[in-house]
Amino acid sequence: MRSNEIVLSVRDYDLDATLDSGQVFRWTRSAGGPPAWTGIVGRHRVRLIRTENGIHAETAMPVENWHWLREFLQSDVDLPAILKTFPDDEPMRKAVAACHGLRVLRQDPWECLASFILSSTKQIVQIRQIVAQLCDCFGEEIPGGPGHPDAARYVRQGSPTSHAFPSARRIASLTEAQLRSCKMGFRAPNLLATARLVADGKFDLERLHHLKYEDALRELVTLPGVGRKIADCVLLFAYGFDSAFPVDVWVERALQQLYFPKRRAGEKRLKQFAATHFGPHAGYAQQYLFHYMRTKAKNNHAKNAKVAREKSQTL
DNA sequence: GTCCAGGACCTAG
DNA sequence: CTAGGTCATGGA
Repeated sequence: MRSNEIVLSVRDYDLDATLDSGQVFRWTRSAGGPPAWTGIVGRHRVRLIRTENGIHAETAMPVENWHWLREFLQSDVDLPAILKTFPDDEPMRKAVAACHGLRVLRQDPWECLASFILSSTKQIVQIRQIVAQLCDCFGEEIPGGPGHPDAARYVRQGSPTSHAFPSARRIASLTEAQLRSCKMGFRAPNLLATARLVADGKFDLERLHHLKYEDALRELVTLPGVGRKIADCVLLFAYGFDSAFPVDVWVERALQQLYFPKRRAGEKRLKQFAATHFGPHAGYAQQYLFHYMRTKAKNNHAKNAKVAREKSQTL
């Protein structure tokens, strides 16, 4: 039965934490009104609202089968069972307590790969800007976007974009200058070269689904602009390899401060620790550490700003 | 103006 | 194996 809305029953699911934890870069929270998230999954434009017993989803165009959304949100995953596999230590307890309901999504491999090629040494806000420009300039218009009769409510909600993520074939057809116009800088040649390999069939993203983690990793890092960290992000966020443990500057800081507070642990030591300490769902643990560190830093900034304001008031 | 950002890659020690 | 420079761009 075709419908343009559905309620997915879920527990322990924090949409805010999940959609704003640096896994995905195209989701926006509506300003004012009930907290709603608008984004694009494949060629579906969808609005999500957390309700008491689940997630209410609404699309502009009627949908026959909602599997794509369950898959993306991983709404059938038993989160408590995963949390039980985390090491029972102080840092993980704090991270879990601070990020209740944080999930790991399951993204389209190409969109995830391309997005993270664009992510290197960029703040998340900037990654969002680059990806938005890339999609608005070169992505296909999605039915139900602004311009479509049913889209009025989405436009009113301030949804930002109406384009699908551009395919590898589309990006492969562009010039480096066109890509650089999206402000991606030195990442442009990497994205272009990788897009060409994928578009030409010289690199098969689908095949990775059938490989073991180590083999899929070895394949991914052969792509230009893809090193260990970005490969692990793609393996975790798009292929569901829960043992992938991406180490960026935030996670490295987390490991350093939380687990080796005394003396600086060598990079080799940290890698060894990360690979063995966090269990079969290490990728989830990593995402909790990452979001925990980021929200803690954000809170500190806000607190410091407040203290500064009060001080300047009293003087 | 300075520092830094979900790095990759190349070179030298 | 580790350290350092380079790449582009803009937020804080």
